Parts: sequence; C-alpha cells; structure tokens
Amino acid sequence: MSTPRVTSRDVARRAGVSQSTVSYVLNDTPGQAISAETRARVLDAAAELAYTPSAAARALRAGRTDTVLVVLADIPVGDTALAIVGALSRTIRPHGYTTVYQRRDGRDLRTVLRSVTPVAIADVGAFSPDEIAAAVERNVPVVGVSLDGVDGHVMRIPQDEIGRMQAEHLIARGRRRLAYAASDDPDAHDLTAGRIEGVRAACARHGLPAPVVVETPLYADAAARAVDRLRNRADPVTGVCAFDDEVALAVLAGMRLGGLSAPADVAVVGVDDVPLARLVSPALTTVHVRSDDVGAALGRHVLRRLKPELGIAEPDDQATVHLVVRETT
Amino acid sequence: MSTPRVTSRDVARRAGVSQSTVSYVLNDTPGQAISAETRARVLDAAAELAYTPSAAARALRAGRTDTVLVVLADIPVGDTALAIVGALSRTIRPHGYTTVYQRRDGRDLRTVLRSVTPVAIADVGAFSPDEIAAAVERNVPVVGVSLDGVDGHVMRIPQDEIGRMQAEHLIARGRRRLAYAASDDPDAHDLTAGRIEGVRAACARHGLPAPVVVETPLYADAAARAVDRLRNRADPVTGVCAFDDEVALAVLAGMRLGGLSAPADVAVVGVDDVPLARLVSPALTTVHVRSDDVGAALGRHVLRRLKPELGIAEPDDQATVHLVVRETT
DNA sequence: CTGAAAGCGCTTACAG
DNA sequence: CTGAAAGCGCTTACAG
Repeated sequence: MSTPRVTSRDVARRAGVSQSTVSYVLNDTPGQAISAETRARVLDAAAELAYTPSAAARALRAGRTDTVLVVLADIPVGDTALAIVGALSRTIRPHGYTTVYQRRDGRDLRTVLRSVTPVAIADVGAFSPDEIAAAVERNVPVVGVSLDGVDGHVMRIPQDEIGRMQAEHLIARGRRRLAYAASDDPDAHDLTAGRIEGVRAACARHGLPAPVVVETPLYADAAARAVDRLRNRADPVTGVCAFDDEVALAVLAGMRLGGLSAPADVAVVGVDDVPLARLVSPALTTVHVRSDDVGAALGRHVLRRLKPELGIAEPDDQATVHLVVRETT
Repeated sequence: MSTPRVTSRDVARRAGVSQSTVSYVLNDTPGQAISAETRARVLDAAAELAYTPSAAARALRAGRTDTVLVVLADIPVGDTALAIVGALSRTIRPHGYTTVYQRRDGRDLRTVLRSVTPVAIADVGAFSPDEIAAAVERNVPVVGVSLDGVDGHVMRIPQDEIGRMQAEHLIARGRRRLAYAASDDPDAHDLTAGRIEGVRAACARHGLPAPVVVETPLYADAAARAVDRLRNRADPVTGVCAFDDEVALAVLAGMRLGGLSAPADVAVVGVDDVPLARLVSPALTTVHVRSDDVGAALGRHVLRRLKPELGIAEPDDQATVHLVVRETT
C-alpha cells in the first residue's frame, strides 16, 4: 500500500542518465556543462515522477540545511513574538533560508536539536547564555533576543526600560503612588520581573514608595477586586503600570465597575500598543516595542553569521521602545 | 576552527565498545541485553563528549522523524490560529511527537517538503485538497482544518455558520438593515468570503436586503468614515457583523466619533471572543470559536493515523461555534 | 552479550 | 559532457 519513495535514482533511470546528472540538473550545479536536451529529459522525468528530494539525505550529505529554527520562550505568545518572528522570516527568506518555529516547551537546547538540524537558531528568549554557548560549540550559530533583558544574547528587549518608561510617565503626570498590575499567567513571570524592577527604580529615584504589585486576571469582576485593594489603603494608588495592554484594559474594566475613571481617579499605562489600544475609549496610553525592528535585526544577525560575504553591518542590539500617550494618563 | 561533529563512532571509541552498542544503549533498544557496566560506560562517554545524534542521519535511516509539521495559511495569525496550534501540540507531545510550525508563505506543499521531513502534516488552512492528496501519495499523512469551510480537510471551521450566527442574532434583535465590516488586511480575504456568504444567506432567508459590505481599517477616524457610509443612506444600517473583534472595536470607535452608540443606534457583533471583548465597554457581543477543541481534534486525527493501535475514536470534524451575547447588541 | 556490514538518498570529487 | 564510487551518521538485521 505504501508506495516506495521516488528517489533521484528513479529519475535517472527514467531519464536514461546517471544519478549525478540528475543532481547537477536539479541543483543547477555550476561548472557542469549539461546539454539542453539532457537537461530537458531530466526535468521531464522529475516532473512525471513528482520527485521531491529527501530533505534528510540532503541535510546529512551537505552537513547543513537551509532551515533557521526559531525557538520561542514559553511565554504568552502574543503580537510581539509573532511580529518578531514574522520580520525575521521576511528578512532571511530572500537569501534562501527557511524559517521554522518551535516553542521551547521546557526542553533544553540539546533536546530540541535532536529533531531538527538547523543552520542557525534564533532564540526568542528561550535559552540561557550557557545553553547557547553549548550550541555554538556544536557549530550552530545562535542569535537571540533576550526578552528579560539579561545579557548573552545579541539583542535585548530592555524590560526594565519599559517599566521605567511607564513609571516616569505617570510620575511626570503627578502620580505619587504607583502600582504594578501583573498578569496572572505564570508564563508571563520572567517578563514581569524586569518590568517591575524598572518601575521600582523610577519610584526610588523620585523618592516615592515602591509600587504595590497586584495580580490582575482578565475578568472585570476579578480586576475590580484588585483595584479595590489598590484604592482602599491609607495612600490610595493613583497610577497603574500594567503588564500589557490586556491587563491594562482589565484594570480599566475593574475601575469602571468600581465607579472610577481614568485618568481622573487613576491613570493607567499598558505595554504592547496592540491595535485595540487606540480603538477603545478612553484610548490607552501604552509603551510600544518596535518588534518588527527586533525581528529584522535578528534576521540581519543571522545573515551576518551565515553569509559574511554579504557585508551586512552590525545591527542594533537593543529594541527601540517608546511611549504612546493617549487618554488614560 | 569549526570543531568536527561528535558522532556515535566517537562515543563508541571512547567507551571502548562498538557503534551498535552505543545505538542500543542510547535508544534503549528492546531485546538487547546490555550489561549495566557497559551501559554506564556508554552513557558516560556520551555525556562527556556532549554527544547529540544527527537528526538528519536518524531521519534518513529511519525513513521518518518524530516531527509533525504545522503549516499555517497566510492569514492573519491571531489568537485562533495560536490556540489551534497550541492545543494540537499539547495533544501529540505525550506520544513522542515534536511540533514545528511554518507559515505557508505562498509556497506549495512540495516546496515546503524540500526542507523538512515530517512524519505528518497538520495543515491549518494552507493547502488545497489537490495538494494534500499529492502529499498523502508521498506517504505523509496530512490532517487539516479548512479555515474557509471548503471540504477535503478532516476538519472544517464553518465560516458561513459564523456569519449566519452573527446575522441571525442581529435580526432576532430586530435589526432589518445589516452591514458587513470587512478587514482591510488582504490576508483576511479567504476567511471573509465564507462569512459574508453566511450573512447574506441569513438576510435572504428573512427577506432582508443583502448586507452592505464596507472595509474597516483599524483606526477610529477611518472607521468613522466607514460608519458614515453605512448610516447616510435611504435605509441606514442598524446592525453590523464585523469580521473579527478588532474590526468590531474599530466600528465602535468610529461610531463613537460620529456620536452613535451601541446598541441603541447600531448593534455590533464580532468574532473570536478575544479576552479584551469582555473587558471593553460596552462589552462586545461576539462569536466564539472553540479553537482549542479544533487543535485537540486535529491532534487526535494525527495520532489516529500515526498510531492506529491507540484506538483513538474518530474526532469531531467541525469546530463548535457559539454566540456570546454581551452589551453591543 | 558484542561487532562488522549494509544501506537510507543524496552530492561531489574523480575518472573517463 | 557523463558515470561509478565514496561517504555524510545513523540503525538494524546478522553473525559470532
């Protein structure tokens, strides 16, 4: 029942040439003068047999593939990660590289490499510098974004800077008591740490108390309880740095339920600048991370390593983040 | 500079055994009685050399891999696609299969197979029944969701049903003049067609005029112009079926700019039920697609083909969709 | 219990 | 211009 695989040998037989000739024709191997007539016969035979070369055999023989593996950290894969991956893919594709993605799913880099033979790895926050070094030793170049801002990757998304930016903005708006609304998704934990650190640092710099941290589920009633806790205190919170735009919207929904309005009672600032941020009312002030740029820069880092002859200049090593001020602050 | 690859031969040499023994130990090959002492020596040697078997060689030799390739259609990859893929991955992982993703990026299935040797393909709306048949002929089982509702895949997300549900709900709410707010993302086109068809069918059934279709960018001002067009007519639109929740929010933002409110002036219903839908005000009525179920069912379809001995029952072949009524209708 | 050998499907020197 | 042969790194009958 299972038809045996069509191999280049079958194509050769059908075209009446040798296997090498098939390979030369199909790969346009330079320096091989193949007669137009032979070439046509080979191409026809391949088409008739619907020949697809074995990726495994090519990889084994060549010692490498054209596949760049993107490993995504076990974080909530949102617009940011998708934008990074998309831009990376678009950057390297014109140079003949194929992008495949995987979530880390708790595995170490070694395990991941048991099922794929990539020519390079783009690590989106998944691995530690140690693991990366181990892969590099195996001759697989690794480029990566450090999502938590830790070094050892070629690029960093400065999470502390994001938090700092949120806090500084609220402080500039006259808010003296800040809170941090964290996500209740455990996968978000690593991202959160750096951001809170940035908020804390900004508060400290201005002589303000450290932010009150409160976990905020994405439901209005639960968020309302969280908001209650922020307000029912000797020094009620007047400014909230939210983990992302979704959490920010949850805070706003919770506030609404409690009869509070933004920015009059509490100012709220998110992170991500999802399309919806500008569509809701009041429109959300948020920190925009240029994820496309991160992906493109990562792609250029890959190309630099894989094709030094392209002479690609050293790309940025830090993502650009900026504040988009709208109506909630 | 580039260290040569550590092979099983190196491990064998170091452990003082043959290559076969290394393979037996590392793969726990059943029916091979290996002395505990030998086993330990091999394991140690492998660890010391940081041996990682060649994925390519294993694939070539075995004729297959443990990799299930998910190919995503060139549609806007949003929460729905991610949920499908996540659930699929979680379903097959316990059975030893690794999931890798790729976007179709306009390639045909043959081209995709040039760089990967998957044991099965999960097609998320990317390929036509013809292409799928060709892959199956190459002994690669393909399971797939048809995003546009067209047959030939093992599962369908009934886009027409989604549109029908939106329209029926608005009609039940007494709206007699409906519009369809389409996305301006060209990648959304295939999804849109089926949904509009469903809206159209519902209108026809109730003797109502066909929906006015208007493209709605994700910006309040542009959306306001779109809304203007829907209202400034002999028979002003009173109900809008939006392509997804984002477009629905854009419509609502446009309405707000024009002094219109929902549902008083115009009722709006989205699709996706993103977390934000329940957090915004007014909370969004929307059609919820059980994407997790789709992914899990897809995973079970994969397992059925790959491991018939598991005796997995034939999963559903159609995604469950249901209406979540909130405040905008 | 262990080893030598074949072969998966390809590409690439090398010989003609 | 074309073909025979080696070898990429594994696994698995097969022989001992």
